Amino acid sequence: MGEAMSDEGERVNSLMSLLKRRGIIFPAFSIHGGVAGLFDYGPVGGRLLRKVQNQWREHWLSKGNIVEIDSPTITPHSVLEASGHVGAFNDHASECGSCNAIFRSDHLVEDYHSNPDSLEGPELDSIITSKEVSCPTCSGMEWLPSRPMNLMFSTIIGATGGGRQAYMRPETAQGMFLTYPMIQRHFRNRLPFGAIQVGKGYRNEISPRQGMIRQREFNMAELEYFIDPEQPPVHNLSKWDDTKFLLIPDPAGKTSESIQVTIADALEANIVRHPTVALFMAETYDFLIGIGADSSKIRFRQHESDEMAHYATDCWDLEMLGSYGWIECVGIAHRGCYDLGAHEDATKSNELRAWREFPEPVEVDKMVVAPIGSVVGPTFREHAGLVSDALLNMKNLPSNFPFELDLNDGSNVTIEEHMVEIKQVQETIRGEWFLPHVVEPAFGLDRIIWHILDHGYEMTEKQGEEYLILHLAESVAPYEVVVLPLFEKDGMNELAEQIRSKILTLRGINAYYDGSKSIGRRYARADEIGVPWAVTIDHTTTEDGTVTVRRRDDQTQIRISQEDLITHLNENSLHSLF
RNA sequence: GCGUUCGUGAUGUAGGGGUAGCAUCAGAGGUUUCCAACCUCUUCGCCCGGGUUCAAAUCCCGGCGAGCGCACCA
Repeated sequence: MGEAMSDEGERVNSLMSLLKRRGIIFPAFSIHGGVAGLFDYGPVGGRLLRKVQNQWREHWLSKGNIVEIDSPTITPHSVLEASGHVGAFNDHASECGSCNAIFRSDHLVEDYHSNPDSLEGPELDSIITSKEVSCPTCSGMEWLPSRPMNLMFSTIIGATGGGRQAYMRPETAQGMFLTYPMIQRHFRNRLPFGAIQVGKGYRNEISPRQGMIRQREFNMAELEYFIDPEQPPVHNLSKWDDTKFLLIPDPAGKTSESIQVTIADALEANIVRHPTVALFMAETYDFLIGIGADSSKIRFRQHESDEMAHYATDCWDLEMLGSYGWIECVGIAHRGCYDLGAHEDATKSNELRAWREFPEPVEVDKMVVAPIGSVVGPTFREHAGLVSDALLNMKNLPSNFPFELDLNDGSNVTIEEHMVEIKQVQETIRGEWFLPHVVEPAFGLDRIIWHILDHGYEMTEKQGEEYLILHLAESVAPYEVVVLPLFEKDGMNELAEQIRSKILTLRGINAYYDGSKSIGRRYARADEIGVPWAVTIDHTTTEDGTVTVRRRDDQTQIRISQEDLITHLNENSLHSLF
């Protein structure tokens, strides 16, 4: 047997067994032996996930210039090649034949090649052999041939063979980039705007660990917010003037200690380098507090320069503290124009740009060398088009005739005076096309859910017995209320059923009835799955219609009329009565 | 992927070649005037596959899964 388990380890075990026992979250496919890294949300957890997703949606949609889309999870090879995922997720691994340690092959050869990431397996192997790279662990040189480790789930589109290579998406973001033309049209071309997507992402992890922290299929929620880089949005951050955020700035920068600052000050000091990144950090914080995260267990860590993805110019992880330590739960990245540019390059599409109107149209008078079609055409025949283009693009007017003109295809022709007309044209340039920049907050919802469960999990005692309470925020609690007859007799059970039915007609309110066993046990069952309110029907209810309302977090009770109960439940204002 | 410890009802555990036991939970009934009370009854289990054996939950091998360490985690 191992040594005594740490407190955190026991806490994880205890919480996990509660989650399993009460149908919140549990390993998937367990009667078939289970699959590592895949989880079910059960009858209670399903609504928890849905409420977190909906809170997230509402949080961003309420900004007014953000829309929701939904894209396929099956994604063709070319999309992920353009986005850089095929390269990034196709690393090779080399195993040491004597000690079995595994390393990324490109890391082993990085001293011998300028761009090892681009190499194929055989090239990597030949460098490892010829340069006599030794194993960092045991110094041996008995390398097994490198193997590709593709972290994307591979699939084929089409059932009959010869289909198209595809992958399960490793992130939802590509959906927003690829539908950018429709999103832009929807917003009638006016930046800034954003699009969100909530859905599954997939990563074929080598070795999933730490429960739900590293899964193979996981719930993501991402926002892509498109902005004009030359007109950086100005955001009002005063809403957070009283909130100090815990930041750990890039150690390569000026400050490397963790600091407590307001978001406005962090932006002012250029610790956070972009106003929209700053805004989204604060908005993300608000979202997490709104679903019940503990504010003292949230911090932001800036990526070090060499850790930052190659396209990002500023990147912050939001980390949450739980039984596994500080875990990255949200990434907020300024991605520049990398993604739209990458798809533009790959497809030659011209639809991924935005139009920037100049404040004043620019009037340009210029002299041009205009080809005379009736001469140029017959003279140059199939080359006439190239000749015309080259003439119109001449930077300087010809000083004399005839002259040699270089064409785009590398050849050149002789232009004589009678072929062209030199004239003045007036051009009005009203604006220009550009690639919008993107700021992306990307949320790992399962990790966030794990942490709000962890933050809300209280192991306490009642009369010497272990007592478990899940302090879930009302905004995410799977059941908002439970209705309990004190006893299932004297009409109390019928009354309780009636009240429950009435509550169920309220929009967004979920209630269940529980009449079995003692009242204390039923409160305990409700506390375990985080039901914030318990309504109890007793003998007084049968006389005057009032009910008692019990608050989970401190187990205090008040007595109110059924009408007040319905009103306050509907307005989410039961708190105000305590 | 390597090493290691382990896998017994829904949960937590005991046992260890021949009827698998306990506690909690859950269901039914009774009792009970607000915080896991009590009584009666009930459901549910040795991860999967192969081997050894008269007999395997137990021993052996393999798989799957979990924890820990190493590695991996753009």
